[in-house]
Amino acid sequence: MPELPEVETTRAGIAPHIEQQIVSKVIVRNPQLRWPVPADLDNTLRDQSVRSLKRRAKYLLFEFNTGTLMIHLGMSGSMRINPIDTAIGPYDHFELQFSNGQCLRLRDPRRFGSVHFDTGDIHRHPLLAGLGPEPLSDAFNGDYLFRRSRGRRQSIKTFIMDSRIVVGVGNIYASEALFEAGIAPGRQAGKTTRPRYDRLAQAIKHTLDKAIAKGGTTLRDFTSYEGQPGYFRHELKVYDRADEACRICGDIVRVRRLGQRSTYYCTTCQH
DNA sequence: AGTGCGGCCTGTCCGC
DNA sequence: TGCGGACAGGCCGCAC
Repeated sequence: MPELPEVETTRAGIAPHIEQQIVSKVIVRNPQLRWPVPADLDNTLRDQSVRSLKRRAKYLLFEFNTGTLMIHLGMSGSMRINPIDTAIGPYDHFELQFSNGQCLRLRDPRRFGSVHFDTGDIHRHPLLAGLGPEPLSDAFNGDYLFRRSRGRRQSIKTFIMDSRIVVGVGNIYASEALFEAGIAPGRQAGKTTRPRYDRLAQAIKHTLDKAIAKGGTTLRDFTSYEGQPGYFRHELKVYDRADEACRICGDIVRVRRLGQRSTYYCTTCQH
């Protein structure tokens, strides 16, 4: 489910509800997520206040005085703020309860998400240490993509979806950004020119910015912290539009598999 | 070293 | 109506 815009929408939505709030209880209903949820989180976090909620890549980082709680939403995860007595759903695996009577719940049907706690420098965590730059940062630009792509034979779409190259570009926004940049997704990354990478870097930033402004993309079940869907779905130019008319040229939107992922594109608008 | 693939899970949809 | 298979917004870990 969530790509960077959905995670950022989640972060911005829940941050005001939990920052400076004091944890009164931690409940792990099902510890079997992608990795086992740490067993002693209630002891670790009880009576601690959330200093801030940040994001790195698609990880949410809850900063406490004693360490960082790190949560990934996987494919189907979402978070909600509710009163503590709100009915529990079958996929509500994890929650933080706060002394103000509210709680933060992680719902994740497929359980590809994960919950971690680390007392050290979180950016040195094994899952974060090797990640590429944030796509919305100045470190990410056409020059960077051009340099990193030299010698690579893979398609440009799988290249920009590699989190060691750049984080946060998932299957929806990879297709959308390549469309906006006018670049065919199957083009070889290592043979793509510098001007094309300039366009692509800008298109990635622009696409992600627009999606964040719309609250992300809801295809099936993504909802914000208050249960609202994201409205960027209506802005999608190619993703999930196979056999429909290209919004620019009217040609038919195609779909193919690249790196085991459905890839949508227009052969007239993209080369 | 770069690349491709299997697998982790559950739900949904489609064709037979 | 039931059932098998494909597919779904992610991504680690392992082969080659």
